Amino acid sequence: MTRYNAAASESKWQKIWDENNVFVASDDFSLPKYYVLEMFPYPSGRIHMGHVRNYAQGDVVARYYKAKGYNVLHPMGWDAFGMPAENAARANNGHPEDWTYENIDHMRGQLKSIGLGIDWTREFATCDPEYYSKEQEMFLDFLEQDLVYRKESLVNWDPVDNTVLANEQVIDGCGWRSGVPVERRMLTQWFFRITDFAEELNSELDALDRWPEKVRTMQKNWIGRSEGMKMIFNFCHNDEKIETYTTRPDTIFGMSFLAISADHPTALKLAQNNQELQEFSNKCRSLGGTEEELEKAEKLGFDTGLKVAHPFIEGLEISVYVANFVLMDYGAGAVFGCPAHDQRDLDFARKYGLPVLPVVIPDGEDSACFEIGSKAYTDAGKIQNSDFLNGLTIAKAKKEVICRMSQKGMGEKTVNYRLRDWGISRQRYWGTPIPIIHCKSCGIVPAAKSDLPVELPHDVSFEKEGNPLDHHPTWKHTVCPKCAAAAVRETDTFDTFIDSSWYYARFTSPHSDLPFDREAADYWLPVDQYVGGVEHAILHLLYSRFFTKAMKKVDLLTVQEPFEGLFTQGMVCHETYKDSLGNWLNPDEIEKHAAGDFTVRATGEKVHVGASIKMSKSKKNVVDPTGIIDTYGADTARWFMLSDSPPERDLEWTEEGVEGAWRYTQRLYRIIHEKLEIAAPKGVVEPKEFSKQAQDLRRFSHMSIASVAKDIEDFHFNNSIAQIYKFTSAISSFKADSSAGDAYALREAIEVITLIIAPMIPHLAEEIWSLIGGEGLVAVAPWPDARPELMEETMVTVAIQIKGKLRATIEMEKDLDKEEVQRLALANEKIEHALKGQTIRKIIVIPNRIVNIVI
RNA sequence: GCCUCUGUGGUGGAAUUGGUAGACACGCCGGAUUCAAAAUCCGGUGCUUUACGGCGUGCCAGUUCGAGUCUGGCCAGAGGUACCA
Repeated sequence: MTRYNAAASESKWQKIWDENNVFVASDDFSLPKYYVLEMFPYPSGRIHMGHVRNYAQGDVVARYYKAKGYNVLHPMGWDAFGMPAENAARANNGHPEDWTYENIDHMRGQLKSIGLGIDWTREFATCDPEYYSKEQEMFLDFLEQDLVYRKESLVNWDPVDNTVLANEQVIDGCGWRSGVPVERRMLTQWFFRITDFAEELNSELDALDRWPEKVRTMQKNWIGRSEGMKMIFNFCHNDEKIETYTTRPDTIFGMSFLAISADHPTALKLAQNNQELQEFSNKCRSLGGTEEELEKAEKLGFDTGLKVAHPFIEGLEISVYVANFVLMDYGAGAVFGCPAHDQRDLDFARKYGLPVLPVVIPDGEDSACFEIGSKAYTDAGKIQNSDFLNGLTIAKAKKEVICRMSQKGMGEKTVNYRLRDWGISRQRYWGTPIPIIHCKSCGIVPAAKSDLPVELPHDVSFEKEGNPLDHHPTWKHTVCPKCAAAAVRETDTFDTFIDSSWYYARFTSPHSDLPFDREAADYWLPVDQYVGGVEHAILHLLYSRFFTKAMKKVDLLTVQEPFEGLFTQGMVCHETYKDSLGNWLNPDEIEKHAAGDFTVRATGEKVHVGASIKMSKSKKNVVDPTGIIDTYGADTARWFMLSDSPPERDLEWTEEGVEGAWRYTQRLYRIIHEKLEIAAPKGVVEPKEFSKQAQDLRRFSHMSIASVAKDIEDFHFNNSIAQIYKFTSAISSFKADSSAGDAYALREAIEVITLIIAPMIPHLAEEIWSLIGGEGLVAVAPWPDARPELMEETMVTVAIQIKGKLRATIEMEKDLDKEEVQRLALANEKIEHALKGQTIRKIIVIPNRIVNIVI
């Protein structure tokens, strides 16, 4: 029996693709282009199934568009800076650089064994000085354009990783890597002015219609745009004023207090000679950030004794509190409290016995009886108890208040964002050094571009706690570029998210002396299809969008957005296993029995089978891609990953599924061998006559071309594969007679199936292609044309319903007129029987589909 | 709490966007082949009923000749987010 030897075949074709530079993108910028990119990997040491799935999906797209005639860019690189390298160095007494490059070498080999159509000539790692020097250059450009600044601020300090984290990198009050609660510390840090682009980052999301809705929503929420007004109040007993921010100026007549943050200048000033307030403020600060008990945290306030005047009610004085729920770094750090229509304000007012006056009444409610209990009313309604606002809608009342306050010079309409600037300083070694010099006389001095790269020193020690750059005996000592006096380098390095914020642009011209060639970037960008995990929905994707806008501002490129199309793939999951002691077991250690029970291979002990969850080392439910590729081949792994589960959903890895995929590759190979004997030889002229079955097979071929193409374009690889299975069965069961038409149709089907499986299982496709005498390589062969005239059906199956219930189906010619269809339906034996003695009230005929008889 | 998504056989999932629910695959059952097994091939497989039939897309209503698909309400699960005024 013919058997397909995947191992031999796969390495053979990988070598041939390589030698022929099949996947090297062309620099001819007049060609139509398609840029496919998967999120590049962190070189942790070994690839995992999640990588295989991610890259297999991208590869289908890349190979498909190449077949469709596009100049395809499908590159690969390494997100190579970061803490695991430092931790490994510490643990093994090695060096992060060695560890990283060794991992890259190993993982490159693993990726190549998957048979990805990648342009390896463009490979780079972000820890190459070649790469990060360009990053330093851009930092200096950004600095010049005022997109970077330094300030002392309260930052998130990760006590395990010993570094600062950006707001986005704190999840549930814990570090995104370490998972431990972060602390608040005052530090001087570098920041990118991402908030300068808040408006664009927000509004342009609407145009990204090839992004998942979910990701766009998450970014919108993160950016948190709100429209409101700046409202100024006068203190009663001096000339000073205080600014607040509100989105509900319409509720001004319901105001019963004014609350400021513990860090508000007014609060700080008062606290200087008020011990009690000082203590209260400290309590507020300690609450912030770390504990998730914020949820239950009681609303606490401290009456400052100060009063402000109500802007519209003559003589009304309102107390000013320091409150623990007001944040200094949002809006003005001060708010007016309207308890009836804001839950926090209500909780606060109830605690301190402040008045609660409803000023918005729901339609249909009587304002005399409408009362607020323990829940604030935040929905629509009409304004009441509000003097000149009475009877207005919320929207109109807002306008009116903004207008009156503006006239008085006491406020204006403003827009606020939740988004904060991006803190980028990290107190780590294995990252890009920040190209800045601190000079005693000149202050902060940017490194000269001619001195770039500011390279990391290789001889560092990880024995001491803290940042090795800071401990290094000589590295930080330099001279000031301005005055040539002795000076010290900045020892912080960039947040590694910067490295991944522009790598997609570097791929367009990875050997350029500039960050990238403008012409190349303008040609290739934006990325047409980006593929990666949804866990980057905010961090990486928002930073990259910012970077593109910043790079545009410093005139490095022209595009607005980095990623035109985004696809977020699901995770790879596996069942979990535990022994009787509760220890996790690897799938390798398990034996599966026919009866459906599981035992430990070594001991015969019974195994407890748990839920299928994301593959992770800690749960030991991982399957190593290398083992799978060695046993079954890369095509089998790819085919399994692409079939069944929709790409955006989680995939459950099962042994049965892999074996099913392997059986298919063998079966296809066997069928082709078998059918090739009776198929026409290659290059035969299309005959004039075709039998009915030959026409059917040809219809199948051409419909498959069209539907597989559409499903690939729509990211429905599972549906492509279902169609290919059907097509395979049709070929397999085709019994050709000796006619030229049958032989031709069979030849055509064999060629078509080879071409349309190629994006998914490229090695087997090449093997079959060479077997059937195909020209050149499948990898460079054009996608076949689907001929519409061959796809047309002549017969259709029409469903006959009585009162919406299916009673019969009838085969009939396509496109018969309605009367004829109706006649056929009524003449049907089953229908006649079912209608006996009934009066027909109405007949609905939908051509080529359905007849519904209403009785 | 709020926002988003998901809910279809034993399992993964299809369903031309309102028109034959369960394509395709896994699993299972039966048969062929084999000394036997593996592999392969053929057939069956939503539930229920002896049958005609009845019931079926998380639950309850509604719109419609016709609803997995649309509307309203509810339930469950997943993800995001959290004092943002």
